[in-house]
Amino acid sequence: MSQRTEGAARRSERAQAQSERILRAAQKCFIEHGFHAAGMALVAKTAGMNPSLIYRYFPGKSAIILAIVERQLVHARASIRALHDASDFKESMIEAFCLWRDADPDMMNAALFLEMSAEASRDPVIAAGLRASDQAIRDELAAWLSASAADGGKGLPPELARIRAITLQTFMEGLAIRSLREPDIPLAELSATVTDFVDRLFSNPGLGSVTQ
Amino acid sequence: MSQRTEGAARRSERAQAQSERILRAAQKCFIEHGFHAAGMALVAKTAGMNPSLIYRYFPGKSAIILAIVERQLVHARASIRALHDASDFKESMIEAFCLWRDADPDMMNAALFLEMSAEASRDPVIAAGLRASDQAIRDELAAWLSASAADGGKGLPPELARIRAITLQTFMEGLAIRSLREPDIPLAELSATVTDFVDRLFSNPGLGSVTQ
Amino acid sequence: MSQRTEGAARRSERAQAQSERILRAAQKCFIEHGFHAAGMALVAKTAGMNPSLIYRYFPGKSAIILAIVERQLVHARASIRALHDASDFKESMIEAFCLWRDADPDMMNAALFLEMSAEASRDPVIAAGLRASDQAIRDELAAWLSASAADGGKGLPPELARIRAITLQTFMEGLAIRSLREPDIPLAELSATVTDFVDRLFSNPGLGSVTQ
Amino acid sequence: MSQRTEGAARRSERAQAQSERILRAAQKCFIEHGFHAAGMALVAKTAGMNPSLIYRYFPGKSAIILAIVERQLVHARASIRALHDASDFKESMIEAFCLWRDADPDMMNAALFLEMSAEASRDPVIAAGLRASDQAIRDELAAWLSASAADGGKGLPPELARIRAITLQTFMEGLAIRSLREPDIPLAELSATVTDFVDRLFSNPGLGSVTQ
DNA sequence: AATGAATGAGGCTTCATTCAT
DNA sequence: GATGAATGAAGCCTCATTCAT
Repeated sequence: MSQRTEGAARRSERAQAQSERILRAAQKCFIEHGFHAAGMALVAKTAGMNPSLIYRYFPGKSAIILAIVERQLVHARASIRALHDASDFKESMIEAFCLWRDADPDMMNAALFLEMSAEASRDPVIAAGLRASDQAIRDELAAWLSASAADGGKGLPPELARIRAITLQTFMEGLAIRSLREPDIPLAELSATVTDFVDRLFSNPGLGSVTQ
Repeated sequence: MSQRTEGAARRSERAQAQSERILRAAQKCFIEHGFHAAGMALVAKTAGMNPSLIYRYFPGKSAIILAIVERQLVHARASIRALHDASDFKESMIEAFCLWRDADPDMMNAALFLEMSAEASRDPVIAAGLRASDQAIRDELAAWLSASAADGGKGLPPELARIRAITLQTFMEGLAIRSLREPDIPLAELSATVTDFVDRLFSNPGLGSVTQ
Repeated sequence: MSQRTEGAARRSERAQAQSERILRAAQKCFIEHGFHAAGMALVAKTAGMNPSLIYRYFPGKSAIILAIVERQLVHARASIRALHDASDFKESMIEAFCLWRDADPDMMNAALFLEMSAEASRDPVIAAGLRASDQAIRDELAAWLSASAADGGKGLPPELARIRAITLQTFMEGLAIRSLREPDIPLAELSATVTDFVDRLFSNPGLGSVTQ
Repeated sequence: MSQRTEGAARRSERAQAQSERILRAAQKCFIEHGFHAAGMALVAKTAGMNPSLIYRYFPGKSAIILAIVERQLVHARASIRALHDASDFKESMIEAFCLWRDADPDMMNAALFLEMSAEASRDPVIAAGLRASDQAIRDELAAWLSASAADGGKGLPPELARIRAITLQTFMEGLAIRSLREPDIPLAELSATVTDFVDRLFSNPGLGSVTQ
């Protein structure tokens, strides 16, 4: 590796580290104040750097918003994957709610998720990103649902699998809203709800009972 | 009616008409740009009036936001009521989705709904309003689910009714998000999803075990 | 008196009453908030009338300020006259301080007095008014000081009387400032100060001791 | 001095210079228009800078007003100190009057002094500042008056010294008002007044009885 | 790479005033 | 004589961004 290349690499490393610092700070601020109410000055202070410096790594605020959105999509996908990798499906969904609620400022976050979704109706770039991500998630979910039980799937016929994937997605997104509007709902009640929902969705009437 | 009284009545009429004009304009702007990104100047221009005039009818921007939020809550309640007044439950839910999506700028609106929900995690006044409304909706829903079939209800035992009310609420809110992130989803697919979901939720098998 | 004239007279009466109402309200507001910080709306509300109505009686805010200034000048002259009509000169001066301080919203008022004086350095109309009033006061004061004791005066030679009039005026105006900056000064201390001041000013060294 | 330190020092210098520029401009504007009538835009233009820039150096308008007030208090204290450091007391008081009148836009200013005093009856922060400053001035004055003649003092007994300090303060403040209301008073007349006043105040006859 | 200084557009709101009735 | 509606200018202040170093 030539010195020059090495230098470039090192610079690139640093650049990425800085970008990360900025994004983490931005995410925290956006969660706490919303995209528009959080100012660049606050983001910079949260990241422990000078506002001007941010412009070395991002062309502007909306670029940061976009990056945050993409980050969230990655998290979302990971969270879905965790869902069907889990041994206990129901518990895993309840955990998902807790994840929504407890706002690890570096993970998926419900407030951010909602604001992103609302923004999709205004910014076509964001809309496209979300749509793509949603499709990917749904495909993954459907694949899992239609896979044979031997492969860790639920053995649903493909068409139904697709439908159920939508149902699952919709319900989980609904949980995001619940986590914001009712942050102090008793976990027992929520747990009962999820259990009932999953039971009904994957039980007897012929189509393969999958509970547990 | 004395002249004075008539005058007062007319004044009141006008005041209410103006307030309405402002709220409609504000709602439009908030849908298109979000609570914080929409400025008072834009709202005024949309309402076709001078910005200062708005302050004769509202003490400030946040009062307008609050009024819009409350309006939405009223619509939400109405929409739920329509749900269980309908002869066909499934179709009614699909219509609800269309309502979410088609954004009559004077009715319930998905983007607004999401932004409200996100804002609840920051503004305690809004949070309280949403919580109260949600509780009312849920009670109404549960009452309906636990009413006897003769009374147009679903005859569920009260505990289960409550759980299912949460499920329904969550799912419908999830539909709001779907309507924003996938506004062009084929209606057939959505229809199949809702049908499946409702069938599963309200089919015979022992009424479903409320585990845990 | 013809009907017409009588009507005019009655109208004029009413007009004057309204003007008075406005001026009293304005004075109260100006004392509490200052000339510029008190708005026409507040004045109107204080007067119990509609803001627009004020413009029937005054061409604008500055006209009201001017009227208030003139009112104050009348009060000032009255207050000075009270000074040398009083049997006990010292006590009368102490009372003057209390008058400054206790802000009868319809009499002379220290805050107003200062604001007027400051305004004189900006508005030539006000400046002229104040100067004229000050001259009149001083002439009156000097006349009293140079009048023979038989006439209730102090019997000072005219030149000295003029000088002493300035001194008195200056000292009393100083009291206005003290009353604002030290509203809770012990009355005993103030009393001692005034007594000493008057004693020194009108005592032995030949020029006619006048104390008490 | 390291580069960093040097940088910091230079920055600090600049910051202070800018603050000074703002304060000088603000003082000029406040003198010319009053605290409330002078807008930030005018201050900025007078200082030759962008209005927003002011907020890098002051958190808001009232902070500037406060800074100006404190500045004036410092000047006031200096002016009093000059009074009793002077060899000729009377002349020094006359000079003080000229100082009041001639409005060096960077020194003590009568209009500002009055407006400050009036504002004290409304803003408790300003009130506290003025009271503290007045007390300090009075203590200093009293100390001087009660010091022995050998120490350059007037040798008054402490109690009387305190009373006379109030008298002097009051009279000098009265001069401030005179300087505004009668800026073109003949200096001879004023000089005679001050001379007479001082002579009377500090002439022999038994030191004056402190009645009551 | 990083900083503090600077800017101009725009944020929300209040003002004194005029208009129509 | 009196009112509520309406207006445009101006109020203070914050924002995202760029500049010079």
